[in-house]
Amino acid sequence: MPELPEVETIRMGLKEQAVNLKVLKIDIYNQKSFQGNPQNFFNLTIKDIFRRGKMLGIEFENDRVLVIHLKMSGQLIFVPSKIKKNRSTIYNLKRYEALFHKQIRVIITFDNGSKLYFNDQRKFGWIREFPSLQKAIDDIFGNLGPEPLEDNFSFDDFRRSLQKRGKTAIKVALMDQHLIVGIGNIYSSEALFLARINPVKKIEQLSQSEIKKLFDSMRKVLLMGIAQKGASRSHFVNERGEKGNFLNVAKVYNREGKPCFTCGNLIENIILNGRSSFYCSRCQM
DNA sequence: CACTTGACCTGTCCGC
DNA sequence: TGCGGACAGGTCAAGT
Repeated sequence: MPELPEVETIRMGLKEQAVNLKVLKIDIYNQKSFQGNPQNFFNLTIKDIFRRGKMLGIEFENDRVLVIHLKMSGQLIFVPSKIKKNRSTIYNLKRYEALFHKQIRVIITFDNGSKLYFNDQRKFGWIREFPSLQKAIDDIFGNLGPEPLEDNFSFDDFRRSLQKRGKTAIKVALMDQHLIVGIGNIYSSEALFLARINPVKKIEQLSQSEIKKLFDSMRKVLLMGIAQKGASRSHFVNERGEKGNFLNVAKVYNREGKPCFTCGNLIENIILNGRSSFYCSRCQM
């Protein structure tokens, strides 16, 4: 499911609720979903929740780390020990477990009775243990591109990143996590629409001003995604089980055959790198 | 080097 | 109602 805005939405919500909780046990219902030794986390307290690209990290007091990748259908749902009744929140644990039992892969139970559920219909996602943050950086974070929303990420960084791949279609490059992290199929389409750039255009064909426009558009749609609490096409929910609203404001994604909001032309869908790519052929040249 | 395809999985939706 | 195929916020590896 999730791209940067979805993972960031979960990170913020989880950070509020899970920091300082102590692990009582970790139950694993699908072996491939948890890579590591669950015993190693007994009695450890959560120190921080962080994000790197589309991955989420849980940092414990002894510096041990759990890294989580939700891939296409992963969900992380936090159910507090004492739950206020709220229509949009999952408040009945038994009902919740009955409803989602087929998709629950891992449950982390904390010593105050609250639980963190890792659900994953397609089983592509994973939770992986690292003895330290440094080890996670060495093994999986190190060869990722820069964070597009960091203050120190400049237009020059962006331009240099892209120019390594002149022959590549811009949409494919935007989604390449080695060049820049966090952008997937939804936000790449939206950023290119805002920048009025055709998704198949090669990087070497882009003008300086187009790259600048794309730099701004990319950050704008990611921030919009966070403001809308993510995009929920099918699976995405935040840590409280609530859907995001980004697709209500999306301009092209999943709008094939519908009129472009700018020019009225019908939105088209082409397959690029095996992925649906939505765009307006009149606005995006 | 750049692009395509298949693999990993389960579930839903649509047309016949 | 059933059956088959297409498709789904991601990423790898292998083949062309």
